[in-house]
Amino acid sequence: MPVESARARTLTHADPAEVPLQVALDALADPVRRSILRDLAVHDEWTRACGTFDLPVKKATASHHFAVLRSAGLIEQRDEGARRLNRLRRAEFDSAFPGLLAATIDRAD
Amino acid sequence: MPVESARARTLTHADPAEVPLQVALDALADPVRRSILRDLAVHDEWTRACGTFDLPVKKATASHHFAVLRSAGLIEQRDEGARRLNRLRRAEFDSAFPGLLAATIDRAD
DNA sequence: TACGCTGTTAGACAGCAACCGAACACAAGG
DNA sequence: CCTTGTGTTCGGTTGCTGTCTAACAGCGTA
Repeated sequence: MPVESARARTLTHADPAEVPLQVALDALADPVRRSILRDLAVHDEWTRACGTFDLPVKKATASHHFAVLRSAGLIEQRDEGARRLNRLRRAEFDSAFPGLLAATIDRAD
Repeated sequence: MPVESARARTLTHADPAEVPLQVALDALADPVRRSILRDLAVHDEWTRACGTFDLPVKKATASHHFAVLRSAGLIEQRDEGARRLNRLRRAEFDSAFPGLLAATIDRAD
């Protein structure tokens, strides 16, 4: 059976259906986070590791943003070796907040 | 011709089409402001003065929130005597940010 | 075991936005 | 003119969040 790595064990994901609207909006109201989401939206799932995003902040700050997106139910993360791959939870999030994601990222800032 | 009152002359409205997404999201990300918008959404236009909203903040703060909504292109205001009446700019805002308003206020927090 | 790479955590700091009381501005009506 | 009602502006406080550096933790590999 697949053995869960030590890092993966501390990775907690929020269920989009349980996320308060306030949390979702706060997550979407930051330009760096929207940039991450747009990036994920145009690439295949599980192809982008955290470090591969071109962001205007240091990696500690980026790590913080990924954590916010995770606890808002917007992304899912999975470890592959030392890298942490990302996936946009489009269907799940859409089902909890119909139209919100599209209205937010299908558009320039 | 209709003479504009002294107060009305200082009332500036933002064109929703010119509003940056960041400004729109910041405006929608506050619970007090969403409460105002939901209230406007279920009442006839120009029927609600600022003071008629049941808000958990003092009037100075409420005044601030109305100003934010105005500069985000979400509401229009018009003076009627000493009172300032409000209208939700649903069509204009929807045209600039399709689906965003509905996704935000057609739902409990 | 040692190294390099990726990402997280801890601690500190700065800026901003929500909030309030007080003072002010304007309108309506006695 | 004075009073009352409505809303705005000003100054100040406070709490939160985005940011950074530094240190740390896992993972893969030589």
